[in-house]
Amino acid sequence: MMMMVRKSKGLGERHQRILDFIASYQREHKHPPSIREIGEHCDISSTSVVNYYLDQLEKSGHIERDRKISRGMRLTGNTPLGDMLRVPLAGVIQAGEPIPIPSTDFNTFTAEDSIEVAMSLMPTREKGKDLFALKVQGESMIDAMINDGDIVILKPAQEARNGDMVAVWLSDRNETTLKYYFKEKDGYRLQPANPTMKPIMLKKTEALEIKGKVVMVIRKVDRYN
Amino acid sequence: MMMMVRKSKGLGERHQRILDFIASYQREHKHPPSIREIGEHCDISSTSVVNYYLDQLEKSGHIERDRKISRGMRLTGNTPLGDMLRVPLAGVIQAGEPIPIPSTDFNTFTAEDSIEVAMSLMPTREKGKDLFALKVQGESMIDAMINDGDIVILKPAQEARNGDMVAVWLSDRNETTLKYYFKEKDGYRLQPANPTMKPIMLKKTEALEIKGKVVMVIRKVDRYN
DNA sequence: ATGATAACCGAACGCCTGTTCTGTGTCAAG
DNA sequence: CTTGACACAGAACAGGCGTTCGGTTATCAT
Repeated sequence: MMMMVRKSKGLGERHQRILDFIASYQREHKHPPSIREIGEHCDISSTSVVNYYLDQLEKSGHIERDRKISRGMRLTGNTPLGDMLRVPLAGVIQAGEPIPIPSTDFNTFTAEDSIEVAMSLMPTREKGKDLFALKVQGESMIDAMINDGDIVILKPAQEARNGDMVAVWLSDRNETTLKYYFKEKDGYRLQPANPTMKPIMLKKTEALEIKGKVVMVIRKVDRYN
Repeated sequence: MMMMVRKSKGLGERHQRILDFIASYQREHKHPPSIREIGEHCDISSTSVVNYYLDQLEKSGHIERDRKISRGMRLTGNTPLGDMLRVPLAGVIQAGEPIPIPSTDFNTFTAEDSIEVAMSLMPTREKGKDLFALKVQGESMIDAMINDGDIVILKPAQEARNGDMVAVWLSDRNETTLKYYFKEKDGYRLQPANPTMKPIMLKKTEALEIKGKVVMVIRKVDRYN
């Protein structure tokens, strides 16, 4: 029998061990452990002692318990981490090529073909569906302050509102570009994100294909090579 | 009694209803429902019918079941979502001000003072600890292709290796800048991420305070205003 | 119409599971 | 030393829970 431990206050070693086990078990099984499982893994031979510790952990706010039901417990965090979204990575976006838009039944969600994004980073409007990501290839999107290797997350769209940042294909110019869109009297103004650069002015007769709205840009900074 | 449904193949309406209920319940309680709870909510009066459906959902790959244990089931996705990290948002970074570095016991993890990032977006080296985020203020970091409002995630550092992107405070110039760092024969070269812009060359005698390494940049694209 | 099969039912059962209770051991304070 | 509080144990129990079985009902193909 383990020597009894006396702690005046706070989280003891055994409390922490139990929390760690619950977290680990939950991650693996997607459901909580039973009290007997906790006991077995934390060297506690009696279910009433496990219960005793769980009561304390509940009181201190580390867990919540649904009483009298099997496995009725969950970890709390100071703030619970929110949801995450998997966004399909549909290809590359580069200046001189049309924008690859995934078909509506595009459904590749393997780890290599998608990226994970915290839902909390998304603008409120765009929490939902249909988002896709493109990897920037080339250094020709400097006007958008977007660099080679950046990931651009887009929402498919054929229309935009003034002030939306859009991904457009200008077939007359054989150019893909990412700019803020404004409809004007005689045509369209595409405003770069880079404030030192000039907008593109298009007449109404010029081809302009909006392919999507830009929702987010992510840059993983790697070592310069 | 509900009319019996005969479907030759695939997911039926009741299958979908059960999946939806499991997902919803799991989100709320952080543990799966029991078979009786599924029955109650999906208008199935017999536990054996719930079991029958769960068997089918398991066979089709939508759920996994741990047999003979209470609430032993979990939804599968094509790929399970990974872990998320909460990074404290320690203030703003702007060109003419020193870089605010959080103290080592900086521990503010409320939702307003932190951002959530998918672990899978992190470079392998930086999975761990000590990361902090700063919000860019001002339009003076164009050479880094970083815009007003962007979030920069940094790892505290006083030294860097060649090719690291660093956040430095140049006290002689009263300037904060983000650039690739290279140690050279007579001093240091700070190379902008923007390839069209020229590096800063510093002599060894000039003040250069490395405050952190840049790990990631996130831009939430909002409407132009 | 008939037979095969899938969908659905309830009852029963055994095991899993949480809870309660009583007791012992340890520690700290008076 | 006594006392009260805390930590720990095991037994017992009731109820939660999954599984099995035998049966009925509805659908579908021939």
